[in-house]
Amino acid sequence: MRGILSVVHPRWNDPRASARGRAEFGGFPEEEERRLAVRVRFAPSPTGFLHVGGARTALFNWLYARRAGGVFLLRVEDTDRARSRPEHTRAILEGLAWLGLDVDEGPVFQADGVERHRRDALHLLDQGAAYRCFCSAGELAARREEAKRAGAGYGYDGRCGRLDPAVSRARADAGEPFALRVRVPEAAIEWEDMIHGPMSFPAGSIDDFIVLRSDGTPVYNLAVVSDDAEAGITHVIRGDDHLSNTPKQILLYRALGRPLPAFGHVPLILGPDGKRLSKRHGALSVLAYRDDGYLPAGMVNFLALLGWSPGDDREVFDVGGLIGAFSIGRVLKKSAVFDLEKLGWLNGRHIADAPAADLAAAVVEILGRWAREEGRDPAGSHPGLQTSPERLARIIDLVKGRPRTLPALARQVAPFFAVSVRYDEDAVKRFWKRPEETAFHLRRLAERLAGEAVFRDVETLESEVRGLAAELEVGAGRIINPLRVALMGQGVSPGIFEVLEAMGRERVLARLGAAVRFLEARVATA
RNA sequence: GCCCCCAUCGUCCAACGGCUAGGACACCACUCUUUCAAGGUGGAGAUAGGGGUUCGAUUCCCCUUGGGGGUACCA
Repeated sequence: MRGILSVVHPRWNDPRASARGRAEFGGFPEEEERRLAVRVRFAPSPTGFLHVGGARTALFNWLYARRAGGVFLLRVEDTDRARSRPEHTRAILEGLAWLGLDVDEGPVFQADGVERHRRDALHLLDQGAAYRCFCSAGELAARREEAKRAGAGYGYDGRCGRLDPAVSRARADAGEPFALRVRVPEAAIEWEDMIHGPMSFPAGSIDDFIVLRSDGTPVYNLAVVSDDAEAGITHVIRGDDHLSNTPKQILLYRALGRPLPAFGHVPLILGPDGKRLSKRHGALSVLAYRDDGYLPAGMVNFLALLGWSPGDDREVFDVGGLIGAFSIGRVLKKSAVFDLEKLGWLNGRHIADAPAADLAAAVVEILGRWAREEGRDPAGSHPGLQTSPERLARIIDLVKGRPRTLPALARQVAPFFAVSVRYDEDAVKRFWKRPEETAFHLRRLAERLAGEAVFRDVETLESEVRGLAAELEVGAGRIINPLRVALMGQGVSPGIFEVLEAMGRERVLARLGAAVRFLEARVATA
């Protein structure tokens, strides 16, 4: 598993970025020095896929690193042996890779550091910052239960901390099991959060907490601090849910004599019901969005705008633009609701902005998949799709302004290559209401268009269609809308004259013929 | 129970303590008499409540309410 993602990507190197970064880095005095060697990390546990909340945390870290020309490190927190799975690690790496969040160092695995964690815990004991606690888990649970019944909250009372050191040692030497607990000083703990500003936990609000279990395994808070210190992390940017871990970790940094990083706690992402995002809310994994046909650029743009804004009205950003505009100081304190509609809109903008060449492969893949799902030959059902890339590019450029997802794009491209189209039910109902009349119109149009040797000039095609409408004394829409259904099989398309031109004479005439036959069959059975 | 965090349109974001609280998504209407899932124009829509401080609070302070996180020999 080690080295799954050892690829080192070229560092982002915009000189402008670091020059502007100086002024916009959040405004804390020590910021100036720190930015010289920014090292941030994303530290997911491999207990599930990369969900959108984690992805955004990763993105903010990554943007911060790229903006500062720093290092983005990935650490997999796999110390929960029961729930950690290698395939989850894989999925997380895949998710990051899809989003384009290239990792500079790692992945490193937290489990590899247990010896160091243990050493650090013992060091704490030596320094007197921690003490042996002989209370068993069962006793603790019983006391907690009792306190709860009495209507009070329970915090560890520190009784083992008051043991005579000699007694403590003697009991340990006698083989009595113990955990290691940190002696929390009677003082408020404060720090300047990059996002929340001044933070303060009053003295007495934190109990003596365990750093090393009686089985010798380290507890999370210690492992994190040990790992972050070891890796030289300068800025810890993580979810809001870690806010109340921070004072404990600050204590550990101090006790261990390691330099304190800056902390920034980004708010959580909520579901549409205002509750913390969960499986009930549908797709959680970023890879599910990939599979639904969202672009990484769209997803990244959307995620970045969840809890952050550049401070002006800009909304559509490419990745480089985000790097240039990002500042941790502008990240909001309040949690944001995931809005699928806006993701769709943004993704549509990115599809419209994408070069056709970048979209082509996805279109080919999707149309091929659809063909296979229907038991057809992928190559045979869309001739030319793969063999004429210039034509495909031209078609994509023609249609890419409307769709919001890749499948929607493929659906617009399909009629230009398909041997035949299937008629969308709603479109038929709406635009082919009068089969007899429509069949007649389309037949007349086919005759007229057959007179054009080649479909080259959009204006000529337009005047043919409008000419027919005038001749038949009907509004142009009476011809155009049914024509759209005949050609596209759907009620949506680019401007119809562009469609005629792009589709070409032969295919247009064939499709008109098919539509006429379809409509006449309807008339006959009606 | 205790500790911490948070609070501007339905949603995402703006607003040195100072113009009629602005933009985007979604919604509605109109428009492009060529569709809409595209574009354009317009509309409706918010400072949670109550106290202060101030000439003046979205902005600063306090309380209430609501939401979230923590309070583990989970991460």
